Amino acid sequence: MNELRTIRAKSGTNQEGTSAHNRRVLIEAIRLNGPLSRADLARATRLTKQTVSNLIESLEADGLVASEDVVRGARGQPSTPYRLVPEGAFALGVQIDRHLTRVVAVDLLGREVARAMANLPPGGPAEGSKLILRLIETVRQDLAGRIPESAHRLAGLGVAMPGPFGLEPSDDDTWMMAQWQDFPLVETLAAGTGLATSLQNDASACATAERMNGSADGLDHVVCIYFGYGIGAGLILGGELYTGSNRNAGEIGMVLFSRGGVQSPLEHRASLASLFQHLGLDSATTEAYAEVERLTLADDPRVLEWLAGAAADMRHAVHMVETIFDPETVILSGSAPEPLAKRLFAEMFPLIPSNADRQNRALPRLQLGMIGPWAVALGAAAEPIRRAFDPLFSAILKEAF
Amino acid sequence: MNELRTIRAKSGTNQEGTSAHNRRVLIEAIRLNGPLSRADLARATRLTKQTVSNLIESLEADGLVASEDVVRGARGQPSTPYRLVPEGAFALGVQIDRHLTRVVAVDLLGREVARAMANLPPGGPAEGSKLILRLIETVRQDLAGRIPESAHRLAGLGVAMPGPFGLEPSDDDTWMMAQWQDFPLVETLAAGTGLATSLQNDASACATAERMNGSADGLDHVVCIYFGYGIGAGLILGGELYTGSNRNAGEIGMVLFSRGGVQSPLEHRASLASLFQHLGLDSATTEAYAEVERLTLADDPRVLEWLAGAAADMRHAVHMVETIFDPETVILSGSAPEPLAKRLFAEMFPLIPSNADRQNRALPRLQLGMIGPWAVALGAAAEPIRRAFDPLFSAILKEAF
DNA sequence: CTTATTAAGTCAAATGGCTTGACTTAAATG
DNA sequence: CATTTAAGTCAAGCCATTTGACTTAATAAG
Repeated sequence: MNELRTIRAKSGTNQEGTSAHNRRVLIEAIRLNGPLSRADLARATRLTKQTVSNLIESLEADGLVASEDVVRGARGQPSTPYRLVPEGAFALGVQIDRHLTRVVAVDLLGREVARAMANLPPGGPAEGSKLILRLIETVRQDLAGRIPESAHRLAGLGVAMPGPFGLEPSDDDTWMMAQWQDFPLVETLAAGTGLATSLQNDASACATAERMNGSADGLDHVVCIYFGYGIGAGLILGGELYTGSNRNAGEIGMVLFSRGGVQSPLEHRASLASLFQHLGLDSATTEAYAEVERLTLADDPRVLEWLAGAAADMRHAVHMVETIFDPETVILSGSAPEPLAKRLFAEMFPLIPSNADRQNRALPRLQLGMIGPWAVALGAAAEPIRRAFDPLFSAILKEAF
Repeated sequence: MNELRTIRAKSGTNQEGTSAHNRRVLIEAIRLNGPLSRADLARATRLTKQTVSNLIESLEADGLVASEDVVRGARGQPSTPYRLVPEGAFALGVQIDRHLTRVVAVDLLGREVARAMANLPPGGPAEGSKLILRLIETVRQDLAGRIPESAHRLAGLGVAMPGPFGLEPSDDDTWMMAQWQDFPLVETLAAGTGLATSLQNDASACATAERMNGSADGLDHVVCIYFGYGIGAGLILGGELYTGSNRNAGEIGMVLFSRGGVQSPLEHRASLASLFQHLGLDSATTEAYAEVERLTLADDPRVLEWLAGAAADMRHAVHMVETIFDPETVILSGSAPEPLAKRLFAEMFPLIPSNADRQNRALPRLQLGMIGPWAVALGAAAEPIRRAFDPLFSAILKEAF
């Protein structure tokens, strides 16, 4: 029956799914807690000692974990802690920004192992993707030169670029990114590298970076506000990155805010782009970036003026995401010059009272995250690692055909 | 080692988890698609025919599914479709509102089987919870009278009330709900009924109802705007209800909106409470509710005035949640008088252009959902069903001690 | 110094849910 | 009436986890 009708259903699972999940749970537990013995792991995951032993043995054979020195000092047989082996897996990440691109390689711990960067050439994505493929090759060879076995351990390629995705270009798009939206980027890079390739927006990548190595380590409910050329939010909800039905979740830059009776998207008032415009700088050249840093450190009055306004809007943005997401904490991160980011962060206090004001908070309402130009590329690279080694619902399911 | 240190880790799983997941996947597939044969189920879930046969056999033995008439008409052996048995499971739901409480029993399909309602007595939650327990008993006996075996098939008790939860009461709280917040409601009702009891806010319950029997059937990314005495949003993200780190996610009523240079929470301008105030009605009595319905049908100018303003704010709210969540659709639901809700819905068009404007949309950007006074209670009752029978990540994990 | 206690980790058999491939059943097609 | 197609069963096998007894090795107690 129903030969042509598509039946909506989730996928089932089997013992492979069980085992895959348990392996991921062990890896995540070690990542979050540091070296753990098999007995520790068994208690923490509610698996039996024997199961943990079996899994650790296979993880060790795969080069993902290694034993450390035996720990004595308590009653009973001394325990053997296991740690993650950073060289157990690698992944590549690409950030595509308005005028430049960055490529990094990271290890299993999400730490940078190699990097490359270049300005995007004229000629749009057709030319740009060729350059990116060359950069990827450079990074790959750099990586292989230092760690020969890494070639067999590449988990994939993560790509991050500004969103939103899949929309008709608006006249508002001053960034010349529209042409990249139509280009079959994932397919081109996957074909050119032979790696499993995924795409996300820069704010999501930033959140992934924060979760891997930053302020969101081990947290399950985090909003990471990405402050860069534009502004967006990376969402970690229920322990997983949330990207919405079309990868456009978290685009808070396009939410309409009011200030002084004027309504406009947040991005027009709180973003590097808005600051460049306020200062009359040519947008998003590396010189403009350096100039902003200089002016900030010099307490330039135009910067201060902008800061006061942007901080006011950012306070509202924090209030909004706290109210809507009820996160454990909000992180201000991004790729702004660090002095500017710190200044903006400081100006945002006191925060607007919100639902997040509760006694017994474990974490501050707002924290400063990894700020710096490489945050997005690092997050992009961390994505394949996360997808391959974090416990995810999708990971237990049987694969699509 | 680490005797006292708590180790953060997710729980592992085993074959029981596998089986539990697969059973849930089958149940959900039949709920979403209608009766399906074993062969259909095997294809849709990627399980083997044999596994599906085994699971269907056990589901049939548990009284959750039943075979229908054999279907002929195609080549090959005729297939035997299986449907859900509504009497396979029941659950109870309680809505606690400002001045009244509703209790319903629903079946496996989330359909109402019994109901009761009463005004909350003076004396706060101590007295109120006694009344609620009596109402629950009434509904339970009503249910047992009609379907004797239902007593053994109660999946649990879901409770819904206005949020936010766990905050210090503000002077803004005109609803006398604060005392309910401090009261150990879940514990009291669980002890009084012997049922597994859970608590959520009314907007979440409304979203659950929409997913079970309304406009969100089978969708994985939905924002359900609950318009009632207050206003909130129920969030279905990635196929699961999202409630945040403290069950306060989706409280869009507390987001600050600007209109005419004045900034105030959305709830103060778009909610039944705001309309009652605008009309000078005593808040939230049943008479006020009927009066609003009458005035709406009479095109009372004060109602029209309120509608114009509320619709403007609601348009912004829709724009905001679309931008932030990137849902498949937004649903306007709630417990307002139906004529008012329909009027408000109509006034919200045209919507503000947003990221959600894309060609090839499968669904409208905004839909009207189940509107009516029983929506929240039905959603509250559907929650235990959902938790027991929907495929959830948490369902595969080993239980906590 | 000896024994008791505690705890980590292994061994080997058992359990149980899914898989496999051959088989049966039963209808439509030509 | 033989062929084709498809649903569904049967029985053996696979494999990850479980179980309980056992080994190892440390500290604590007397």
